[in-house]
This record gives sequence, structure tokens and C-alpha cells, in this order.
Amino acid sequence: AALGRPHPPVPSQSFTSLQTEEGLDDDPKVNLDSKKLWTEFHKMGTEMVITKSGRRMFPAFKVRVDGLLETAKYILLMDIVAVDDCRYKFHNSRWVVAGKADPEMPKRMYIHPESPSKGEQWMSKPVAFHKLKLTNNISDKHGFTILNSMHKYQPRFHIVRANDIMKLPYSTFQTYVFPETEFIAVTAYQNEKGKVDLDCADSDDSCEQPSTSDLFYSPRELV
Amino acid sequence: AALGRPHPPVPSQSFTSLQTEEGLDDDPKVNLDSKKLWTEFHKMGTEMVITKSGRRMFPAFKVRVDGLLETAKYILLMDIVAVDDCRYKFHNSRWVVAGKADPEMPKRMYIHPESPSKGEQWMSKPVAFHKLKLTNNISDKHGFTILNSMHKYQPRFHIVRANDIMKLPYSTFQTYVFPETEFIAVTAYQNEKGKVDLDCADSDDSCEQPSTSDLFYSPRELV
DNA sequence: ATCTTTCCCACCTAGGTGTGAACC
DNA sequence: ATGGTTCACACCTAGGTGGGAAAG
Repeated sequence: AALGRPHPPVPSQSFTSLQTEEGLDDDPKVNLDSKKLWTEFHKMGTEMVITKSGRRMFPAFKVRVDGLLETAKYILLMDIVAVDDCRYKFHNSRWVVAGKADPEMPKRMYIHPESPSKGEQWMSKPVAFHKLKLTNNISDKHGFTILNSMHKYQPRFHIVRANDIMKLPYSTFQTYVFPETEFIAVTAYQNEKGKVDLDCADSDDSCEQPSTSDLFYSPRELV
Repeated sequence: AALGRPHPPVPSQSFTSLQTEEGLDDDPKVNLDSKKLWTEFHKMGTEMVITKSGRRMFPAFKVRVDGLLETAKYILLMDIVAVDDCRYKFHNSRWVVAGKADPEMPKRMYIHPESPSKGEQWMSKPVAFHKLKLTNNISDKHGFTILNSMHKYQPRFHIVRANDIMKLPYSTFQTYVFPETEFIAVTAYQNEKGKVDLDCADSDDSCEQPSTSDLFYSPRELV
């Protein structure tokens, strides 16, 4: 997708098996780690902090992979794509649409640093993407993922069967999307502010509110 | 070498070229990093702390490798072997022989965690052995290198051309020894103590001393 | 008494985190 | 004033370090 147009997110989880060129079957299953945590955040609109110097994701994006061929080599990667064409704002304790999206920077494919590795190794332990960093600095030179603040994004996870990173562009990707990992990029957490702004008189939406005990949380308190 | 007998240290640096089975030549050159620091320590008898919980080496053992085949795969490793059959003691600011050595524990080959990698990658940056740890705990379960306190040791560096760690035992090793990295294992630094014990009346050796400015240093102050 | 080891602890470092004040 | 961003900073963690007290 060219600059200025969001990448279309893959709408469903493609848990289909793949007939490979060697004639051997793999049938990857992917499970999101800390699904409960993600779901809890998702209910109230996950916010992901982005900074000039780069910020890791929280919650962490971590998956457990199964169904690979033990001895075949795989490259695992992730990227983060825009969900829609909207800019958002946090108003009266809710995220609401606030106009058209800003142009998107080209998105980097983040290759898991242990790639390529054998299926055996990927399946032996959860696969974490610790080192992926988010930034709002459009001049970033570290290779971090550049996002627009106040825009909505969807992380995606990819499995590629390949021996060599050089062959990546010509390889078949299997893409997995976990809708509960959707988030809005922010430069400072917004949810906390809701504490002092409960007035919903100006809101176009209904004023139905989650219970305060669910609503007001410090981002880390759910852990 | 069986328990109780020290490994014979390789006396010279074998910078010879190797004709490989594929008929391609490599001609590895290995340079010790921080040679000046090692030499400075060596002059006064390098001491390396070993602890129950495991201690990294200081100075760090780091080498620059050149002359490998870019595309061939190599395993890089190091081990630490006993230099002689003696136990040492620190007396009157000097290390002196103090009897016969204790039995040596079998020595672990420490495989550099990035092994196996292509020659290209090994040559692109210094190869450090950060993670190698020394211990005096003969029941160690971490796989650390077990040494005897008050004994003299020689680190060795090895290059093996091999695709697979499984093939290591059957492969040809090229071994490099840097005499200035020899050290005596201690559970607590001894040199500092020299400050208050300059009397050499009891020493069998000549009382010739290095200048005091060279002699009395805190291990880290040379950096 | 001496020598060596063990243990504990304060310190340091590197890196990541939230917060609030300042800025635009 | 508002909304959003930037920045400095205190805090936390994990892990490594030397030194001194105590033990063997």
C-alpha cells in the first residue's frame, strides 16, 4: 500500500494447512499468549504508548506455535497495520472518531531475531517480540515501527517456511490476526484522565458507562 | 585428560591454513581484543575471580577473526585448561608455587551461542565470550567452567568448520592460545593485599619488585 | 595464628517505565 | 482554554561487581 493508504488488515485467522513444494504437510496452530490480559484491555480500548526514542509493546505480543514440521526452517515475523481511515480522540472517557486518518508511513516487517530456525525450536517455547519498538518519529533510523498517534492499529503475525531471509519476498506468508490485540497509538495514556472528566453531556454517543471499577485503571494494574 | 591430570596446553599459536574436504581454502587469523589490558594484567599475574554462583571473566575474552570463508559455516568455542601441576599461593605480593595441584574437574567446551554461523558473520564483528562463567562449585549444574582456586589456567579459542553442532566431536579443531590470557583462579582478589605486606624476607625468590606504581592497583583501575 | 572461602551487601550499570510540568 | 506532544526525571528491575565480616 502506498503512503497515505492504510494496509488492509487480514480479516480472519487463516488456520489452514499448507501443501509445501517438498510435498510435506505442516498445519500451524498459533495461540496468543496472555489472551486474558489482551481481552481485558481490549474491552476498554487498548492504548499503546509510542515515543520518539521507541517504546516496547505492552501487553507484550507473544504467541505459542504448534503444528510446524520439526526439521523444516521457518522465519517468523510481525507487522502492525492501520485498521481504518480514521483519526481518533479520547473524549468523555471514550475513544471516538475525530476525522480522517493522517498518511501512514511505510510499515516495517519485524523479523524475529531467531529467524530462521527449525520448527522444533519455534514450537519448544513461546515466541516473544520483545525487541519490536514503536515510535512516532517519522525520521527514525533504528528501523522501529512508525505509527501515527491517535490512530487505530492491528498487529499481525506471519509464518514463512524458508531457509533464507533473502528469499523472504518470494515466499508464501501465513498470516494470523488476533482481533483482541488491536490498539490505539498514543503518546501519553488517556484512560487515566477519565478520572476527572466524567461529564458526558457533550458526547454524541449514549452515556452508558462501564462500571467505574473496570474503567479506571492504571495500565499496569491489570497484570 | 582424565580427572586428576591437567590438560596439556597448546604451546604455540597455530596460524596455519587448512585444506578442507570441499577443496576450498580458509586461512584464519585471530587477534585478541584488548591485548594491552591483558598484557598489563599479565605482567603482575592476572587473577580471575571464581564464585559459587558463577563469575564472568575480567578482562573479557574477545577476539577478532579474519580469513574465514564468507559462506562456510563455523562453530567457535573456547575452553580453559590447567597450565601446570602446581598449586599457587600469594606471598609477599607475588604468586609462588605452593605444592602439587588438586585434581581437575572435566572441562566444558563453551560453544559460542551464535554457533553455527557463516564466516561472513563471525568476521563482521568482534566475537565475545560474555556468557562463559567461572565457578569453584564442583556440583555446578549450570554448565559453568569449574576451576580450582589458586591454580593457573590458560584460556583457549577454537575454530571448527562445521554446519552442525552434532558433528563437533568428529571435526578438526583449529586452536589458538594467547599466552597473555593466562591467569590464576582466586575466590577473592589477592593483589590488593600486597599494599600492607611488602616484606620479602621469607621469599625464596629474589626480592626484585616491580615499581610500586605498577604493582598496586585495584583490578578495575587499569581500564 | 594464618590463609582461603563463603556470604552478604551496597553499589553500579543498562534499559525500560510512568508521571507531571512545560511546550505548542 | 484545549488537546496533544515532548522532555526530564524518579523509579524499578535484572544482573554483575568489589569489599568486608565471618566462617572454616
